[in-house]
Parts: sequence; C-alpha cells; structure tokens
Amino acid sequence: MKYEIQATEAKWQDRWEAERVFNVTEDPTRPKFYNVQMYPYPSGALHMGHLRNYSYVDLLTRYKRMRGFNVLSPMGWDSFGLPAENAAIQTGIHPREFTETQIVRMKAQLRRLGAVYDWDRELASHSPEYYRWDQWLFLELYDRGLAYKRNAPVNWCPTDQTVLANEQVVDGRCERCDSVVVKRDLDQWFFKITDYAQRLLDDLDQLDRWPDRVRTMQRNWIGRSEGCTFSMEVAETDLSFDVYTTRPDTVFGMTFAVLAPEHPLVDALIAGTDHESEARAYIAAAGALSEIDRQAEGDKTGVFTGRSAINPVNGRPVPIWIAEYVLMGYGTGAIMAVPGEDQRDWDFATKYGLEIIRTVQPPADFTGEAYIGQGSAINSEFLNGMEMAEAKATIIAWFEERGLGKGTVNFRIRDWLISRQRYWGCPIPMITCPTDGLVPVPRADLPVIHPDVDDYAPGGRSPLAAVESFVNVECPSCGGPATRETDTMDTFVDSSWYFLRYCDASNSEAIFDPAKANYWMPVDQYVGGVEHAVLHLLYARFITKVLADMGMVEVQEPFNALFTQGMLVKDGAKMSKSKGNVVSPEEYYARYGADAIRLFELFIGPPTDDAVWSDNGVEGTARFLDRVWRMATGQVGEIQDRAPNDADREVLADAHRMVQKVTEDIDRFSFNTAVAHLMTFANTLQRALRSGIARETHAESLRLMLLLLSPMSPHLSHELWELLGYGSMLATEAWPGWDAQLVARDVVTMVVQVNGKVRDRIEVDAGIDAETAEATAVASERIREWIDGKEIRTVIARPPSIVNIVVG
RNA sequence: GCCGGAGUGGAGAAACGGCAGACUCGAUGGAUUCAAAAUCCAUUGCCUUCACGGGCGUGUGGGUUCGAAUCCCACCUCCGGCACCA
Repeated sequence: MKYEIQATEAKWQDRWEAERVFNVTEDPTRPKFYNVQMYPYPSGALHMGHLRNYSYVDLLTRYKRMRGFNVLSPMGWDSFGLPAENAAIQTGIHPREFTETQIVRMKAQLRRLGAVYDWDRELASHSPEYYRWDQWLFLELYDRGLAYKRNAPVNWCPTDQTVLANEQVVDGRCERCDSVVVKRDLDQWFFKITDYAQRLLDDLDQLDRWPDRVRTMQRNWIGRSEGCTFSMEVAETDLSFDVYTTRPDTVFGMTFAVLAPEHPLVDALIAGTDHESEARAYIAAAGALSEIDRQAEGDKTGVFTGRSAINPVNGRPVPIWIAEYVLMGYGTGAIMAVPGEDQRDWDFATKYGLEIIRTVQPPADFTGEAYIGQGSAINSEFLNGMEMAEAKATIIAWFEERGLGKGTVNFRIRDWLISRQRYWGCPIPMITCPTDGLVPVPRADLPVIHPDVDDYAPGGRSPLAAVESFVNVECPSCGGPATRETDTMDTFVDSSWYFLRYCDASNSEAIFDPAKANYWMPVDQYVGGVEHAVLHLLYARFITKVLADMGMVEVQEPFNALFTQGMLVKDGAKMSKSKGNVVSPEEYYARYGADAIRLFELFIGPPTDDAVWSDNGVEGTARFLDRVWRMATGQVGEIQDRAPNDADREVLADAHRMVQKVTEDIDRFSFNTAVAHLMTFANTLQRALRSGIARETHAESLRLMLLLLSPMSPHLSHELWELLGYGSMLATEAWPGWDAQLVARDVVTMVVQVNGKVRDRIEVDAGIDAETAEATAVASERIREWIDGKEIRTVIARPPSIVNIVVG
C-alpha cells in the first residue's frame, strides 16, 4: 500500500478544521498554554525560511495540547505598512485590496503546511474593528499625558518620505530602505516611553526565559547612567547653563566646557564676541552635515565662543567651546570637559592646545592618554585621596548642600515617535481647533476611518491631508471649524498589543475583556525573530505596562518566555525575497509533502542558530517518513504471531528510551536531536523487523513512534494512527510516558582507561560497585598489558561507566 | 573601542567534566534489477599497520583535573548588538 501524500494531507487539514480541534475557550480547570508567533506582515508568499518558524510553533501547539494544556495558538496579520502602499503607488490597486488578497494567499499556505490555529481569533491590524482600539489606546495615553505633540528635530527618511522612530534608524540609515536619514524639525506625536524607562529596565531581570542577548540589547538601548547635573555661570554675563556628567568626582580637572552646536544658549553666548562670525560659520557647517557624518568618529572639531564659565567648585574660569561631539539630544547638551579622565576631551584638548589636569592617580605603569580606571583622587582639594565611588558621593552631596546641582539619572532611550506621513496606517484620532487647540476625537466617534485617496505617493505630508472632506471637521468641543490630524501611526503601535486582543478578538465594546486577558496572559511562549529585540519587544512591554497601570490586565510583562529562532541561510545570505535566494515550498509539497518539509525544518540544526538550506535534506526526511509508513503497513521484514522474546523486549526498552529522549529534547527546544532519536529508533525497529518481531512489540513500537512524531509530521502520523486502529484523532491523545524500569539497562559497557586513554571496554552489571569495577578492570587481559610491571598510583572508579587506572 | 555569541569530519550537526563525531546529507563499494528508479548491506576524521593494534585529533597557546570539545587565562578568526551617550 502506497502513502498518498496529497490526498492524505488534505484530508487531515480538513478534519482538524472541520472538527475545530484547535479552537479553544477559557477553561479554569486546565493549565493554559498561550503560544504566539510574532504576527506576520502579509507579504504573500511564504518561503522555506518562514516555514521553519511555523514548524516550531505548530510543534509546540500540538505537543502542549497532548501534554494536557489548554493551548491557545492564534494567528493574525500585521497588515498596515509600507509594502502594500508602495504596491498601490506602482499598480494603482488599493492597499486594502492588495493586503486582503495576500492574507487569503498566506492563510492557504499555512493550511497547506498543516499549521493549526484558533482561526476564530484571527485579526488584522488594517481592519477598522482592530485599529479602532489603536485609536482608543492613543486617547488613553493622551489622557494620561503619555501621548504628546511637540516640535522636535526628528529622523526623516527622504525615500519613504516619512519620519522614523530612533529604533528604526540603523547606523544613520532607514532600517527599511537603507537611505541616509536626515534631521528635520517637525511637529510630531510621541509616546512617553521614557516615563517607563526605569521599569522597563528593572523588569528585564524577571525575564529569565528570554535570551540574554535580547535582554542585553534592551538594557543597552535604555542606557541608564547615574551622574550629576550642575549649573555653570558664564563669566561677565548673567547667563548660565546646566551640564551633566557621570564623573562629578573629576570636576576639579575641568579645563573647558563644551556646548552642542544646537544648544539654545549658543546664540546669546557668542553675540558680540570677537569669535562670533567664526562660531556662526561653524554652527552652520555642523547643521548642514548628515547624521552619519555628524556621528562619524574622527577628528573632533570645535570653535571657541570667546566666553568663559565658572567652575563652581573652585571659582576657576574655563573657556567655553562649541563642538559637534557634544549631542543636544543627550543629557543637557552641554558638558564639563575633563581631558585627564575622558579620551574624547583629551583628543579635543590636545588638538586645540587646552590644559590637561589629572584628577585620578593612574597606576605607575600607565602609558595611555586619558585615564578612566579606578584610582585615588588628586589635584582635587577636599576630594584628594578618595576612591572614585566615595569622591562621587562626596561631591554630589557638596553640590546638593549648596543648591548648585544634584545627583541625576539619565537614560539614552528617547520618547517613541509614532507619527508617520503615510497613508496605509492607523489615523491618529486628534483634531486641531483654532479656539480649543488639540481636541481628542470623542471615543463614541471611533474609529476614525481613513478615506480612499487617488494618490498614495508620499509628498512630505500624509496623503490624507489632501482629502478635504476628511480634514475639515467640526470641533467636538466648540462646534467651530477645525482640522483633523492627518498623520498615521507607526505600525509598531498596532503590534504592541495584538497579543492581548487575541484573548478576546471579537469584542466590539472594549479593546478586550480583562477577565479573558487575565486568563490567557502572559504569553507562555513567544516566538519570533531577533530583529525585533529593541523595536516591537520593547514597545509591547511598554504598552502592556500602561494597560496594567490602567487596570486592564494584571501582568506587568507580556511575554514569559521568548524564543528567537535563527535564520535560514542560502548562498551565504539570509533567505529573503530582496536577496533573491528564496526557496519556495511548492515543488517540495508536490514531491515530498508538508510532513517531510516540517521534519527537515526541525532537523536542520539547533533552532536558535542560523541554518544552511540544503536541497536534498528534505529528501532525507521524506525517506524516513516513507520508511515509517512501510514498517507500519507490513512492507518491511516479518511481523510474527508469537509471544515477545528477549530481543523484542529490548526493542520495547529502546522504544521507551526514545520516548524519554524525545520528550526531554522537546522540553529543552532541542528539536533537531528529538528528530534524531526518532530516526535512531526507526533504525532499531527496522533491524528487528528484518529478523522477525512479535506482533505485540511491533504494535506498541509504532504506537509510541506515532505519538512522538505527531507534533512534527502530523499528517502521516494521524493517517497511520487511524489506519492501525489506535483511534480516530491523534491530536487529542495524551503524550506517552516512559517506564523507568524498562529504560534502565541491566548490563552496560564499562570503559577502562589507563592514564586517561581508553584501553578496554567490558560488559558489566549495571549495579556494579566501585570495588568490583576496579577489580574487573585490573583483571582484564588487555589492561594487564598496559599496567604490568608498572606501579598503580591511583584508580578512579565511577561505576558503572568508567574506571581510570593511573600508573607511573 | 565596548558588550554578547560562536569556532568539532567533505556538509548540517551530536556529546550531565567520563568511549569525540549520535542522527542526516554527500561520497565510495556491493546486493537486487534486462536496465534504471526505489530499497537494502558495508565503508566513510587524519596518519600508520597484511592484520590485531598503535599514534594524532574539537581555532591557537597555556592552566586546573585521574580525566577537558565542555571549566579558567591569554590570543586568533567569524557573527550579532551598541558606539563622540559625557
């Protein structure tokens, strides 16, 4: 009997769906398992790289189900965004039509893989039923002062014609299109994620089932530093400015001060000095540079202002410079320069002939320039002799006593810029009234639906701004003429709460029912790419904390365990459409079926590592599955109607060993070795069949194999399960346990080493004691050859596995 | 520069501090076949030996240990993140 791949796979896909096997509701009597994959952008065609992730998630859904969990595995679509809009610009097809076509295609592809979800909870961020709650969330943040509009220098991508969040700028370039990002001053909406910086940092400690790498990346991104802010007066004026430093202990070593070129005080500072025209030229030149050039580490440039500032600790005047190595966006945009203990200040001082005073004693053998290590304070009056920590505390207290400054904490993270000047996103629900200023759209008027437009092309402002019927509205407050906000939201807003919406996806009265969210949350296993380490994963944590503060959900952290899968690599590059190296599954479905593809995706290597695609790997797993089919249907060897003998009992023991290993390997996410153990047992079973196996042993072996194989290659497993009469729906069976007595071995191979080198292997009783093990080892013929005539210094016995004889 | 992670056969990879290379691909030889496909068997880290066996071997150099791919130190290479953040 031949295995009919296409018909069988279709049959089981139909049955899982028709019998609603994976549709779930809250059930307090069972432990829940909330299994989520980062919802995909509906790009249309899935390639082998994508299928790797779907195979992992589907394995977990099926496995946890069999382990007795109430498993929720939903699916949805991150369906706002640039690709659909760019396609619309090119083809004229409405982004909605384009997107919905792609969603239909992708659903069909997931179904073809045999991936199962609770489709009742399907959501798409472009649907008004979904983005209505984006808008609601925005208004809640606005009411809490967590959403605000401000004019600020922002990152502008000249190609995509929109602003970007800091997190979307990579090495000065747009993460999407790689264009060099420029700064523009624009009125933009921000979410105040900086209010949550400390909590986002602190709670990383409890995420012990996240990869360290991701936690470290978030820590770096949040970038907490402790230091001191104090004020400096400008000599011969009544001006003053604040500086921030993490090294207040070195304040006596300040030999100059530096302002960022954009510092608001600069203009007043240089006005009327001899250096005014030179300084203005410098500022203009700095302003014209791109961010990349600005941030390029190289020769530091700067210009003297002609003014001096007074060092508050000793009244000493120091020259004030303007230099672009000081950034307006961090701290106060002004620094005290201590060249003795800061390499950047050292470089600058050396270049411009400024004084250098060491205030920390370097070790005698120190040969570098600025010294940033530990040491005693010198040249620092009352701080002299103190170590760094003590000196810091002392000087901060000194500042605070006199009201001149205070200990402060700074974060590198900036507020989240969420405005986008693009069409295919969620409209921001705000109205600007000449009388009342910014007025929120009343919640009863949500959703603000974005109208169809003729021209999607970005032109520096949102395409929505061209639609007068959309823009012009009555002010909800005074009824007078007013205008709508025409920017749309960053799509990362959509994705920062979708996992909560899955819990109650069809609720038309609220964003979700807290009771339902509290049943399912937190997500027990979150699966996705590491590229979102500081984007989506940080935003989602932030929004969850906001919703927790609102009392909507109890958890402070949305994702209990995070799994970041490796990429699939082909021809030395990540498999992706843009690289042109994708392998489509269609041909493989036709030849080998979904089960073989899934099994290969699991087997290809450790899930967290990148894996290299190989064309004939699927052939290997297909061969394995075919062998399982033939062994199950009596096409291999001989199944004998007799009582099990010793050989059969050993086969059964191996089957139980397989159950143990596969279970343990799945639990530690070692899917590649789990598959390997199934293959090993298949080899064992095949040998047994060839020499004749008892029917009972054969049946039990197959039963266990099919249970273990079913989360990996579900179609063939289900078909055989039904065919062999074990039941009608394998997916709802319980995961097998193993018999510890059967797994344990009576006789084991003991290795005997002489001086650490293996010299013999002896079959011994598994319960052998150390004394007997040693005696057995020494008595061995082969061992005698190595130890005779030599002095036995010591013998290490670790029965029953090893004995090491050390001879001199 | 700073912070992570990783270097094991021809390839993907295994290996609680205890037999390095499980499992799969590939390759070679063989069985079956009129022939092929499919299937099955055997071999497959390097050197040496007719053979039994022996020697070497997990990026490099040290160290700890009876024993190290695994732990420690230094270095090299690759990958990822951050980077003029005061």
